[in-house]
Amino acid sequence: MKENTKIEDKSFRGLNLQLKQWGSEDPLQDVVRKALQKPRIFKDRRVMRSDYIPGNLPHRSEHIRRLGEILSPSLRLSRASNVFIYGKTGTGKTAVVKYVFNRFREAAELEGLPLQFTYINCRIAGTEYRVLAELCESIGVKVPFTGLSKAEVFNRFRSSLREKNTILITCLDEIDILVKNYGDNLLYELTRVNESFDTGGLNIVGVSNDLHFKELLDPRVLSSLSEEELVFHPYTAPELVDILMERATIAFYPGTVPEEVVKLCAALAAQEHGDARRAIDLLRVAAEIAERSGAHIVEEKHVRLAQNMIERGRIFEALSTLPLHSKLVLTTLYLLARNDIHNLTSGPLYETYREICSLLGIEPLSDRRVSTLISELDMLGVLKSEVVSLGRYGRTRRITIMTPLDEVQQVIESDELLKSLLNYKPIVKDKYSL
DNA sequence: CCTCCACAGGAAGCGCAGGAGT
DNA sequence: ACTCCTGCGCTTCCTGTGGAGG
Repeated sequence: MKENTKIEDKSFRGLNLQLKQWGSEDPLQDVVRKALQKPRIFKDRRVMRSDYIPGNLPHRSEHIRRLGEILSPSLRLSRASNVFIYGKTGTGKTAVVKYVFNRFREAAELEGLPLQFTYINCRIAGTEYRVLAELCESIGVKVPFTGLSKAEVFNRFRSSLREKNTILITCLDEIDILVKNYGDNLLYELTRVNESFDTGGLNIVGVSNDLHFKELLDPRVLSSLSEEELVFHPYTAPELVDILMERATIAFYPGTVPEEVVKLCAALAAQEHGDARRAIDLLRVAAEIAERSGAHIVEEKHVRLAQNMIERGRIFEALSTLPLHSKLVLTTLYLLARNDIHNLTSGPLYETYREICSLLGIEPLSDRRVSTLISELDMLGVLKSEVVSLGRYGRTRRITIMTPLDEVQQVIESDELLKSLLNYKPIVKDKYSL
């Protein structure tokens, strides 16, 4: 026994033997070798990530200054105005707010001021309750995940804010989503928190992607929430070039990313309403593709590939994370479309959906529920549904799949359960032709 | 002009999960 | 142990409706 292990040990230690053992058939050899190689393009990958906050925000210094001015009374411990910030995605709203918060936080710590800053994304928080819970946690109040009434959480928040006698400056990002789903009650209550305070209190920086969001607000909420307003316009292509250049010089080795590649990324992103995040993603993915293929320089073709990949990746990601029954509806739609059944109305869709469910041994949802799922898929842009009247033949929705079929197929193939449906041919009773 | 189809989509409410307070 | 809370996914019930065909 002992001798045996010794021999094995030896053979493992022997470098030549080991190499022979794996030989050229080692499937990971190439991957390992490449991964161990010094990166030729990326110097600092973090800089190209979406959560990175640069030390310098090109073309936003005016916004930074304005926001700083508006919030500056807080540094003298008097309450600043609430601010409302509008602008489309990727226009630098979040970056500016976080940047200003960071600088103010440093200043407050240095001076020992009772100032606190918190950033809450309402879309990620999801519900009024969780927004409140995060507010509580930001001032060190532990709140259970569920179980308390909203009023109770709110009271805890208010009383401990008073107790601690601090000023809490909070950024509510994507605030429009909260209001669309739950109304403006929470905002109303939050704007009134200060009424019972002598010192300290709550300061709100509301951020919205939706420019028409204001119309949803009660005038009282609107007036106290948007004492000040900031509008972020989309970046132009030259501005995007500056932003990309700034990051590229930190993120990449010199000479690996030519200027025309940066310009291409900027131009492509500028076409889609000047979204800086997309421009940065595009450049990052292009560089990753270039590096993986062993190139020393990022080229235009890498950008084109990256654009394609990002687009496909987004669709795949969106579709493959759908809940089961939404996927079933999508699969139904796919199977019908593949068998040349277009101009589909809800009736036959419900019917085929139920058939598919019984094939898989799944209890189908009610038509009413499926109707809501269809609306959700419509909002996601996966399909288009349009209410039409067919006179004598009733009122229904005409449903068209908008996602390319091969991409839907990929999603179905990647799903263990749905995969088995790919060979199924649905039969639709042609009660009357459309 | 009236009827009536085949649904759309609003409202209400149910059961469950996951918790708090008493 | 019991009551109460909210969010979530869902069903049931219901009212509303544009326009082809009678």
